[in-house]
Amino acid sequence: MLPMLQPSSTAMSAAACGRKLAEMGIRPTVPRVRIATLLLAAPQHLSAEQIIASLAANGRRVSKATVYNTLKIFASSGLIRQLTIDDSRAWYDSNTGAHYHFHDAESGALIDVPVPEVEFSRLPPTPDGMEVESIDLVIRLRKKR
Amino acid sequence: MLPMLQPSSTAMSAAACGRKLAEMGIRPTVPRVRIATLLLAAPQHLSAEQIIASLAANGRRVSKATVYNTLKIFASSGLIRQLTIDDSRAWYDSNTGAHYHFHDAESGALIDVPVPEVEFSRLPPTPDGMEVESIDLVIRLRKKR
DNA sequence: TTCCTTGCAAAACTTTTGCATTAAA
DNA sequence: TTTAATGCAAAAGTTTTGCAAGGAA
Repeated sequence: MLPMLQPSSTAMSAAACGRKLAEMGIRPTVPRVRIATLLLAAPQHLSAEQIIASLAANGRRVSKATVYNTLKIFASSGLIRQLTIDDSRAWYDSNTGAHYHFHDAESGALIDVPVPEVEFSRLPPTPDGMEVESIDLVIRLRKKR
Repeated sequence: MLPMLQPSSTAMSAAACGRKLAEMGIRPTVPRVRIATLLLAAPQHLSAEQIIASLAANGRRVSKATVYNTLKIFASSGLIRQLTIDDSRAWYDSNTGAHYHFHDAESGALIDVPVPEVEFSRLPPTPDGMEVESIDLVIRLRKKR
């Protein structure tokens, strides 16, 4: 039996993306597979408009409404993560593993910070009846003067 | 000489707000003093629309354009802080001291976390040529099941 | 067939802007 | 008097929605 080759990073073929969508209970339609294939090609941060433009540029046009709706579906199923970084637009992160972010407002750069590089030695008591869903840490950067 | 009475909390009279604006190099016009007086009445989180509504309800109507423009001026001068909590709208925090936040998306509740309740024992190396401007920490909560 | 999804256009929201008018210094 | 700020309405940018048409099961 031949060994199963694993894709090197998160990159996935369209077929593999389709399978993954099905696994997650999301019907793998053509537009959805296109969007998933683009997003899951690498760990990255993309906005809805970037996705629309990038697909169109590759002759894989998907309507604006479908892109927005699909991103919401993907995010609520956990396939991707929606980030709140600035108030201009939503960003979608294909890296769903726990991690934090550096953000440079001037250039717009958004850089991952791996979990092991941050350590909390103290966190506040969670309010009664609540539990922590996630911890969002954004380290805002500016050019050193 | 009579002792100078300090306001108990952050609460400030309209007159004191006007003086504070002037100190910060912001011309204390009527609309600006109204907005500042509302915001600085207590440490709180308010959206532009809440401010417009609250002022209007008290017979102190200020136009939408002026409220939005004024909030930007206040935030960039450091009188208040603009928060990025969710992608629905901007929140303005009259507490400019360092602190973090709990957020419950379901109820919309936004609760301050004082600095001493969070301790980082490790932070990532700042990228070359950059410096840390601020650290935004949002602990997202949900109802315990 | 039946249900779900797509695409289009229009609507909904938040925020910004142009410009004539008004207020502050 | 001179400059800056206000208010209105319109515009801009992002995201959502209604609905007819198309596709999957």
